[in-house]
Amino acid sequence: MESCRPAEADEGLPRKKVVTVARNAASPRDRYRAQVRTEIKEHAWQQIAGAGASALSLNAIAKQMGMTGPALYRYFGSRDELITELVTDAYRSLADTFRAAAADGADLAGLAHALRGWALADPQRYFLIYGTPVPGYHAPDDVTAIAAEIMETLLDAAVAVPARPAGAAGAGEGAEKGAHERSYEKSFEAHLAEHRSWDGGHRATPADLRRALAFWSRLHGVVSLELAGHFTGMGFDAAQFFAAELDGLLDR
Amino acid sequence: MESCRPAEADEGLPRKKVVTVARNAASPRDRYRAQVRTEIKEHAWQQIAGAGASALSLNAIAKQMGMTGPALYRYFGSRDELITELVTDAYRSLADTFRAAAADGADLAGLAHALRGWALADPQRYFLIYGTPVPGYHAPDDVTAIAAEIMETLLDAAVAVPARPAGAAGAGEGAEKGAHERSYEKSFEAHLAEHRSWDGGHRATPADLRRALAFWSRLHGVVSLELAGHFTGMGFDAAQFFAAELDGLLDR
DNA sequence: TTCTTGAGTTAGAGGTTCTAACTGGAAGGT
DNA sequence: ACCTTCCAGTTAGAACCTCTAACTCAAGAA
Repeated sequence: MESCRPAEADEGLPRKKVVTVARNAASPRDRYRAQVRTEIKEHAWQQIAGAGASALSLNAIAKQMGMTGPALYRYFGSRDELITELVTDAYRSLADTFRAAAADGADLAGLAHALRGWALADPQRYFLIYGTPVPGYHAPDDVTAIAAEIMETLLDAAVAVPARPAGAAGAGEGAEKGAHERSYEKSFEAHLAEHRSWDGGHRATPADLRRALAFWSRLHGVVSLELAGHFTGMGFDAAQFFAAELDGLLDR
Repeated sequence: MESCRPAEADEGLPRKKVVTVARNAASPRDRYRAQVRTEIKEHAWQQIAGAGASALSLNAIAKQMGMTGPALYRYFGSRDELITELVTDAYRSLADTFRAAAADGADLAGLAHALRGWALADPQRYFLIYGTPVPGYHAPDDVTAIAAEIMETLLDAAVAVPARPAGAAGAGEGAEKGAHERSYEKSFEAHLAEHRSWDGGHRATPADLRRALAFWSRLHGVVSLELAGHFTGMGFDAAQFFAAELDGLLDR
């Protein structure tokens, strides 16, 4: 992702022969081609998991696959294009796990654990999305669409849970009323109410929007610090910190 | 930071002649050497700010300074060693701004704004510390010491503020009492009480520790997402989101 | 069967980090 | 004042990298 061109993302060279026999989706060559492409990506993921995305080498991948470097340029126009596709796949994977969790009836807590599990399964894949950005790089519309899809699942889960879990943990006495007021929340919600063009006309209330954003950023805070190893020197269990932050998020 | 050796961090080659005239700290050569070193680092920061740390090129720096590539190896043993030193400087810079803010009487909110200001001033510097980690890399004792120093100022500010700001925002009715209970906080604080070997015997209570950690991770969540541009598509003001998260952090 | 397509090859340009050997001037010791 | 040692910066080159151009040659299509 060094040179940062838009990266087209429409796989290597072959282009002209789009229509030959019209139908017939899988010619043997196409199948071979698709298989090699996925094999390249598998090796790429393996390399990324081992040494990070910046250390990804097309030459090394080619060598592992028993061919020479330039051969890969039949399948990906450049190193950046390959990485861009891996980024898109990472987004797709996260969106799918979110969707699957939601389909299984997961609430916000369920999504949270799905997120952490997904992140821990392959830290470098998480950082491919949420790690250090390349200054000039602008993600293709492809990934912004998937990012919106992820946000949508999050918003769905946010509206599903009652704004305050009915009486809450403390229960009983006093309860409701202004219950702590929280004017700053109201303030930011008012701001959100005026700047919610991005939510695709979702039925979420401004309070839901705020909670979804808080959910996202707080969990990202815990998870990214954990994955980056910033807690390793300290003796506590990151999972318990995560659980505490999550509970704090749901308790309101 | 590709190859990930410990990186020694004791500048280039010259080593034997440590004691010549015993005193006399600044020989003209030493001063020249120090000046060139800082000049190299200045160009490095400039490059990092422009294209990220992964795009940092010793050759390019040398060319900018009017010399050939290998000359820089008189000053830094390797590209990794230079980057490691930049990372250390970044930590040092953050620790200093924190210390300065605290010396100016800044409370937790003050530290929060100091952090965000520092991050916005040079996003890539922030990511040099909190961005994508290199898998095999282990930070030298140097930076872990500075990280501990940062945590210490944070803990100082955490103990300075009363556990609950006296009556809180809502004020008056009901107030205190179990005030929402928050058993999950207690739970994690109990865990922290048993795993606080890392805090250097700080006088902070487990509740202070928990709040310092929450402060750190939540603000990192907001700031890193903002710096990485994950909010750009959405129309809201990141500063207001930051303020809301900060207020939520202080209101308890 | 012939023709065309394209996967993979080698050659090479230009980039990188980094090592080795050399040069020349400045600093230090006598 | 001379001599010696040190060292900043040089060139040469090895070993990597991405990526282009031209060429094979086998497999699929006609």
